[in-house]
Amino acid sequence: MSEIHTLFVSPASEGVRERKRRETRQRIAEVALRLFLTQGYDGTTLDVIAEEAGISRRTFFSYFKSKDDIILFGVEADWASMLGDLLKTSPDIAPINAIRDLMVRRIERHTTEQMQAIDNLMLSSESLLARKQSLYIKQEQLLFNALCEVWRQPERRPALRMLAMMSIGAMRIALQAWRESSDPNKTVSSFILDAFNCVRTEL
Amino acid sequence: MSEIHTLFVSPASEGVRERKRRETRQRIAEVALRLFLTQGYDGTTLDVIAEEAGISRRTFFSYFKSKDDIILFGVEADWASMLGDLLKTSPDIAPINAIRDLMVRRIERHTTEQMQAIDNLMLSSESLLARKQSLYIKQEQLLFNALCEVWRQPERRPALRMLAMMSIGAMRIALQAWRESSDPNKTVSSFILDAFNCVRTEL
DNA sequence: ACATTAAACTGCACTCAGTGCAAACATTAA
DNA sequence: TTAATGTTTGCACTGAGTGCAGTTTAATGT
Repeated sequence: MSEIHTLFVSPASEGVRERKRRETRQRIAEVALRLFLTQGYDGTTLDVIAEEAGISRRTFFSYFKSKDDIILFGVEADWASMLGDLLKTSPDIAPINAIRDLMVRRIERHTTEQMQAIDNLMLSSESLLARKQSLYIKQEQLLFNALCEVWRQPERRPALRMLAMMSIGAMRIALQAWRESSDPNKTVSSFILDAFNCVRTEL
Repeated sequence: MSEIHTLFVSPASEGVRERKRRETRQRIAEVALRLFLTQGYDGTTLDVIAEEAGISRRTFFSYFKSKDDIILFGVEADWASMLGDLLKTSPDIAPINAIRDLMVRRIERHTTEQMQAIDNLMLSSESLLARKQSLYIKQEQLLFNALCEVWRQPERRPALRMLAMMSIGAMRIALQAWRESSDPNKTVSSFILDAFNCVRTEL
């Protein structure tokens, strides 16, 4: 369930301060996600989250800078780990294929129930949806930076910029197509492959 | 200045009710934009906007459903008019070229001062930025629908879906490149053409 | 073991966006 | 003029987010 949110790995050695902080953060995220899924996003107030997590409402804001952040933080960390993998890629591979394969592998790390739950959550609130889409732009920028690290020729930069945009877009479209698909046997991965194939078709 | 916001055209015949409503809406938009540009977006409260527009704070919400909406409404209407032009396009033209040319023409209808002012405004507030990026997704969807109206073969739909995404993305990247460009002689249009050319390069 | 320092937690009072409701008001059509 | 309908308003409320000042708690030096 909250595998995607289990991102607060403990370093080799840490003091009580660090440990407590990490634990509290984790607890807030878990509690909040549970409440969001049962009571809905807008139906869950920060007061309740704070209470359930055993902290004061004011303290919440020293862990997350806003309510949206509770959810976005997890997605962001997950994305960062994918970019870490990208940096290990050989520059001999065509960048579009490298990204496509990484995305498929990333998607397959999560169960569909997880993804649908988070996805429905995003759809349930206007402001959360807006933030999520704002995050796409941020991911696109980070992806572009990572691409430039691997394929370093300056003359490729404009193409890499567009590639970053198309990759995020393809992922977005694939997820949407999968969500709206009536066929439960089709995997998310297959939708991603379809989307990437479209890039090469005649426009 | 507010050319982009002058979207409340009066129909041939209208009663007092319609006219007043249109005028009030227009007045709110003008007043708000002026205040945003001088005091900043976050620095302008709805109380002040309402006061300056000569209405009560409560009434504001019967004209715009949120503070963001004041700005987004104008952009949305502008986009809708571009889609209207797209529907008149011949299906013999390659869709990617049709969109590219329409976008260039659309951009050239606005002065760069206008665009930069609105752009900076968007950048100045977190939530406004998020909504703007949310709007991109909406525009993409509307563009896709319009494309399907013109190029009706069902087998082209997946490609058109990707094309809609790439077009909005190209526009976004072009505007960003232009904003960050040090060369004041380069036009927005030239950045758009560059972006569209990248679609055909080897990825 | 004790005192010092710095980080983290808390309550309180505040601002601002946004909503529901019911009363007052204006426009339209009969 | 009257009845129906649409618009404006004030009021009281919720909920997110912030600034501040005081307290608690962990880390560090002696």
